[in-house]
Amino acid sequence: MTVGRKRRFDKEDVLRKAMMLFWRNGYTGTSISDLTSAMNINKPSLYLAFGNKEQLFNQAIKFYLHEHGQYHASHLFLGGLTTKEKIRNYLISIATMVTDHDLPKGCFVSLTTAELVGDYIPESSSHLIETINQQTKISLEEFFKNEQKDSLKLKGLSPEVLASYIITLQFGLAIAGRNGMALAELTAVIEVSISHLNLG
Amino acid sequence: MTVGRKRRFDKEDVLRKAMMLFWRNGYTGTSISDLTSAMNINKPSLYLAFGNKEQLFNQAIKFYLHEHGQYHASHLFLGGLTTKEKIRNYLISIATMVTDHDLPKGCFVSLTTAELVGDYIPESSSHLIETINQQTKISLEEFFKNEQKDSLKLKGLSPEVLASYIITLQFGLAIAGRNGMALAELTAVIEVSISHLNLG
DNA sequence: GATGATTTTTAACTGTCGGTACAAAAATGT
DNA sequence: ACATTTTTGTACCGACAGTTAAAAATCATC
Repeated sequence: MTVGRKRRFDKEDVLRKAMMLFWRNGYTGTSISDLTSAMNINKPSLYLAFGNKEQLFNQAIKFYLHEHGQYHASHLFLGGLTTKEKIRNYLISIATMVTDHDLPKGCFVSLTTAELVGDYIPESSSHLIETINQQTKISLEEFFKNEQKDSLKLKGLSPEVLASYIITLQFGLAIAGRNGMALAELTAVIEVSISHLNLG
Repeated sequence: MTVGRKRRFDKEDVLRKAMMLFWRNGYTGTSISDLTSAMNINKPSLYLAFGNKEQLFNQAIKFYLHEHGQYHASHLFLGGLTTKEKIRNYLISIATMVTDHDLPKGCFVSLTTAELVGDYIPESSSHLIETINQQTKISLEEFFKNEQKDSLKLKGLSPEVLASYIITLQFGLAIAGRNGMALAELTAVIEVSISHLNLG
């Protein structure tokens, strides 16, 4: 066993609260005091457990990724569905999240992408976000490559462009959700967006 | 004429510089000191000329609107073009702006929309942005209503949903531009997005 | 050239920012 | 019981946030 006094808070628990706050208010919009009072710990505990604001932010993003982010992609790899159905499920999954009343509105990664280029986002966080967005695009490209192999019905549209299209839609859904667009409206939008992915 | 000492800076000039900074770094990401040094004026001059940070921000948004924002809509009202061509020109116009190397990346209104809901954006600014987004949607709705009257080719897709679709795309283009997507890529995305607006 | 209106400058104010020093408290190993 | 290790609470640091008071500077007008 490790020696020394024991931490009296659950690390994952307070990290989730930090994620919620960053998600809601962004990097600069969230202060250390905001964080410590939401996490219900003192500053030295925060710094000891998570390093500093920059590192805590990065950990919050990673935590978001496998608690809310990566899940959506699973809809792309369920068998027995058409390409259109898979993409629909993928986008609906995202639209459902960005309008969830129990979560900050929007998609954390997309919102942080909107903060990019600005002068105040730490280098490491910028890099992390860019890597995530790149990875998402690569996954979508792979998806469309496989689908084309199977159905041969999307010719004329390259996997690269289709991937860019879907990721642009994702970004749009995130901001639309933040702007208060309802799930029903987003669902209708998704239906329009994928109607030309018809196989026939 | 007005009596008293004359202002030794051009109000529109320094407002443009303030707009650029807010555009690049957002509301919380921009400090009064950042502003005064970019505008090359002292703080009391700023407060005398523009009120306070909140009011300066609102004026920057309005300035953006008629210097970079409202222009795009003109593409919707040029005669002699198909619905698809008009929408293409509209979206290309936006994509060109959000990738312009001489401007902060992204669309100022969309980026501020991403900041909404957070706790730090002033009430008046939130209200202003929401009004702008509503107005954009209404304009698009009107556009599609007119187009349907003319061509009767978009039935099955209501003007409301089409408007939501286009504005979602706008948001997406803004964030994609901020993420560094090149104009050529965005152009290809636009082509995919509007391919089902075919009149045939 | 004095008067009054307006802007500029300098300097300060209060509050909060991200981050830390230090010692008391609580756990372990010997 | 005692030394060691780790976490906790308090109190503080210098820097900067947004905003303003006071006085000097500049203008049109009497």
